Amino acid sequence: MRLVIAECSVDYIGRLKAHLPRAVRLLMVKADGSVLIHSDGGSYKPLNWMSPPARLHVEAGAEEEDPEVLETWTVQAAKSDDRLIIRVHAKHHDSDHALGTDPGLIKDGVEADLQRLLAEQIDVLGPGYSLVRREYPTAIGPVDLLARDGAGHTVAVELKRRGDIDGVEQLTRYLELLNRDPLLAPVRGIFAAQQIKPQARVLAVDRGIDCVTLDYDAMRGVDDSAGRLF
Amino acid sequence: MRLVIAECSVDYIGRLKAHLPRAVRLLMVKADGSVLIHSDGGSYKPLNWMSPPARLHVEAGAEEEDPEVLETWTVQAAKSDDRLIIRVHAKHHDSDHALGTDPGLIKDGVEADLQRLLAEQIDVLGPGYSLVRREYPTAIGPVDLLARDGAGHTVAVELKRRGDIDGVEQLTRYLELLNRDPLLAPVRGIFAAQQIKPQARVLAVDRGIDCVTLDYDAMRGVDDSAGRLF
DNA sequence: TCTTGTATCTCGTTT
DNA sequence: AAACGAGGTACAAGA
Repeated sequence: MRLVIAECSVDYIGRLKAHLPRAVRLLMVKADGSVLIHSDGGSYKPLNWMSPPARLHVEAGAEEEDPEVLETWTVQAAKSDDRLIIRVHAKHHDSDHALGTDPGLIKDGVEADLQRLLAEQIDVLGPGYSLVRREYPTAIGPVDLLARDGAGHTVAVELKRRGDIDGVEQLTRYLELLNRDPLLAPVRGIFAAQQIKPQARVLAVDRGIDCVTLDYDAMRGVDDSAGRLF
Repeated sequence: MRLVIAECSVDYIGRLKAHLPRAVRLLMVKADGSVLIHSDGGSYKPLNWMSPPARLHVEAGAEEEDPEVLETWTVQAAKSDDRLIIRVHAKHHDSDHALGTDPGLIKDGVEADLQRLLAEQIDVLGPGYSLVRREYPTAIGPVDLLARDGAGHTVAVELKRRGDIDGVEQLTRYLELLNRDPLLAPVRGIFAAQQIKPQARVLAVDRGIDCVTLDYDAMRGVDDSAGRLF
C-alpha cells in the first residue's frame, strides 16, 4: 500500500463526471491497483476513487504542459471505460508499506441473526404462534418465516432490520402467491423490523399487513447463545 | 490526518459486533475523530471504522495486561454507544499531516440533472407535451414530473438513471393514486431512463406504461448551460 | 458467471 | 432532528 499526501486536482469520467478542485488530500494506492482519495473529514467514503481491478499510470508533468503540474496519474478501470485523472501539484509525503493479505471481518447481529432469534422466539408475535419453517420457498423467492398463529392460520413473516416500503411490496408479492395455494390459504402477513418507516407502515396497514417492531437487544438477551462469539 | 501502519486486532461493538484478527493494517485518524481501518485490498469500504463525531483515547499497554499489546485505542462515538477498540501490537509507521478543509466534489450527470433537462425539454417525450410541474406531490411521495400530452391528458413521468423493476413499481403506485383523483384521471405513465432493463420494460409494457430511453449527452448538448462546470 | 437482497450503508435534500 | 430517495452505491450469498 502506497500513501501519498499531495496537493492535487482530480477528475472522474465514467458512469458520471465528477471534479475535485485543487487541495491537499491523501492518495491511497492499493496492491490491486485501486486508488482512494480521502480528505480529512467525512465518513468512510472517499471523495473519489477507482475500484479494482485497475491500472495506475504515472507520467511526469501535465499532458497540457502546465508547469504547475508535477505528475499526472491516470487510473484506468480494467473492465470498463471509467477513468480517474489525478494532477499532482505538490507531494508532502510518499511512503510504501507491505501489509499482506487480511484475514477478514467476523460479524454478528445482521438480519440472519435476527431471523434466527425470531424463529426461536416466534411467540413474540403473539400467544400460540408456532414456526412452520425459515426461508419457506416460493416461485419468486423464499419467505423469511412461515408460521401458524394461535388459531392455526398460516402467517408469512417478512423480516427487516429497517422496515422500508420495498419490504412491504416484497411481502405483498409473497402473500399473493401463497394465497393461491389452497393448502395454505388464507395466509396473513406480518411485517417485522427493528424500525418501521411511517410510509411503509401506512402501506402495510392499507394492505391488511400487521406491523411488529422487534427489540433485538431484548431478544438477544433471552437467547442463551448471545455474547459467546468473542 | 494521522496515518499509522500497525499490526493490530480490532473489535467493534454497536449496531452489531465485529472482530478483526491480528494483522498489519492502515489506521487512518481524521480530524473529526473518525477512524478508518484499511487493508491492502478490497474496495473503498474499510474493514472497520468509526463514523464522526467520535473521540479517540489512546492508552499504553492493554487493559487486560497482555504484554504483547503496545497500545489500546478506544474510539467512542459521540452520539451513540458505538465503540471501536483497537489493540496495537506493533507500529511500522506513524505520521501526521495537515490537510485543511476540502472544497468538495462537483458532480454532473445524476438524476437531478436528468430531471432538470427533461423538464426543460419535455417535448422529447412527444410533440405537444407540456410540463405541469416537477416533484408533483402525492400522499406516498412526489412524482418526478407531471405533464400533459398533445391531447391534453395527464401523464406521470418516473425518471431514473438506470430503469429497474423498482422504478416501475414506484410509478405504478403513483398512477394508482393519481387515477383516484377525478380532476386528473385518466393519468398515463411514462418510465424514462438512460437505460431500461429488459425485465423492467416487460413489466412496464404489461401495465400499460410507456418506456422512453433518454440520451443524456444529447440533451445536455441542447442545454446551453452544459459544459460550463469544469 | 449473473442476480438478488442487505448495509455499522453514506450522502444529500426536505419536512 | 427525522425521514426519504439516490448511489460510480459496495458487498455477500445464492442460483
